[in-house]
Amino acid sequence: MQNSLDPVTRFCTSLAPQLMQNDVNDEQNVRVLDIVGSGGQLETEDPSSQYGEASQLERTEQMEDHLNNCMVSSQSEKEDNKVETPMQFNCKPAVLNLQRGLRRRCLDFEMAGARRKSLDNVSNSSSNMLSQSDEKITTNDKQLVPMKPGGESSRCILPGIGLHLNALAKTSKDYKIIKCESLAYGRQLSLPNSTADIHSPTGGQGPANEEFNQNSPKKKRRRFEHAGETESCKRCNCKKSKCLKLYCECFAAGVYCIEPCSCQECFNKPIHEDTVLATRKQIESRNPLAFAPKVIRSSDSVPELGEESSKTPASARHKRGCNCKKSSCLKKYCECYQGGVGCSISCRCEGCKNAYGRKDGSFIGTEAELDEEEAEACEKSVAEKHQQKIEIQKNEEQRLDSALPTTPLRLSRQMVSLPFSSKNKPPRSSVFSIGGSSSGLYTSQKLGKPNILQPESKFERHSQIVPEDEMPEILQGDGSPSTGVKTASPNSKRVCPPNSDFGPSPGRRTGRKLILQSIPSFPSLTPQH
DNA sequence: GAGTTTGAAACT
DNA sequence: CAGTTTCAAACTC
Repeated sequence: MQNSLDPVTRFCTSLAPQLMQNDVNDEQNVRVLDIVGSGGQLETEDPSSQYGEASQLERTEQMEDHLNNCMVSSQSEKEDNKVETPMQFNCKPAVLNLQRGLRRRCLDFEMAGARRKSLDNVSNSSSNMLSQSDEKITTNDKQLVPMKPGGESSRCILPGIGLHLNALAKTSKDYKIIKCESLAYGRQLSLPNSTADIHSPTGGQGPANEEFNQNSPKKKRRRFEHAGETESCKRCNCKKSKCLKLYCECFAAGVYCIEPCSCQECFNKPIHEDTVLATRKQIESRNPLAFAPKVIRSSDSVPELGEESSKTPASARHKRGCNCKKSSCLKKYCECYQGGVGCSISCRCEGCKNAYGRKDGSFIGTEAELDEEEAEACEKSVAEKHQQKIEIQKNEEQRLDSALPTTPLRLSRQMVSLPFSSKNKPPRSSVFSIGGSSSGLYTSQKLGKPNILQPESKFERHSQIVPEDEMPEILQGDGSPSTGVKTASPNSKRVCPPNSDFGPSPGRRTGRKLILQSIPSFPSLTPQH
């Protein structure tokens, strides 16, 4: 695997510096913006990043310059759209699917939200600048490669409730990373995981363009699917929702629809930012967690935090639980199954045979019992199927873990542990402040100015400083320990869901720690004063 | 590729 | 809050 990625990595590493050094041409500026705006992360496939911290700082400054230049000179949103390269579209990041959703979301919505906030809050001068750049970024964002959660459709987990990820973006590294992801796109693993997918905004084609440009939505869609050899490239195919409802995978994932989408009358585009934001808000007002990843990892690890955390088993679960009646939770109709997690007590499914973990964790005199053998067989086949994926992902994760020390995204992922079930509505205040939604962005922006370049140690430090008790209630533990442990339940033959990227381990404690850590990861590009 | 099934989301 | 409708993905043929 790694070998196959090497070329990509090489390309990325060689390209990033170039782009950063050439600001002269608009197109390049745009590119840089795109990348930056895409919520790029600090993570790199190659842990031994190309630049030292010092050089990173320099580069970051350069990036900021780029942003400033763009704000002043780049006016062509339309052109921006054209910037996208085939590579960007066709390639899927082999590795970072999980985080893409977050990234995009931050850029598209959170940033936008931030911008708004800043507008509202005129008093904050620094925010103004940010807002401007944000806007640009948002616009450019559309060009990013569309990525779908690998998992979901193979979605890979999307961990986070879209928080602050935006903050990460503006570093040279980001650029590199994004590029890498794009290149690797096709390799994306199809892991059932997160919901948040990662799609990247499309280039700014207006809805009209989108429809007309696509020779055949279906064809296009298939093409992308094929490209990834998985469903990872899949995009939405909405016809009536205008991509402004949660029916739309893109919208639900917090990303704009992009060219590969086969949607009709799509409003989920940067050009309709206001509409999107308004709709989003409305939906969030109804359900604060609407845009939170559906699959939540109750425990994850942040590599940098400690070894133990990295060994944590990934116990994930669906935030709200499924309600399957006929699929026995053995098909992708089941969100739990689709997300690669076992069903939990919060599920209301009937005849659960979820291969990742059954609702009751054991066959207790229910239909399941009768079909035990059948279920077993199913599990076996399913498990085998996923086993490969899991292994692949594991490898990837391991690689990342070592390579990517705490990336904000990763951190944010950890935050995903949402404790409450759908029936128990989380305190809104908590939810909003924490993340998950566009509002999260505001928060992050405000918090922010954490410097992305800050050494990991800083994150650690910060996390340590924050007492667990301060953690918002909703984030504290998963409210239901049982659910959190669910995947590890006696019956669940698979203790580690496919998504679990980290080894087995007791999770609760680590999960909480992770959450704390994520707080610091809202670094923003704004200069610290 | 068209049609069916399924369950989440939205609506009443 | 329960029941119904709408919707788009997943699935089947």
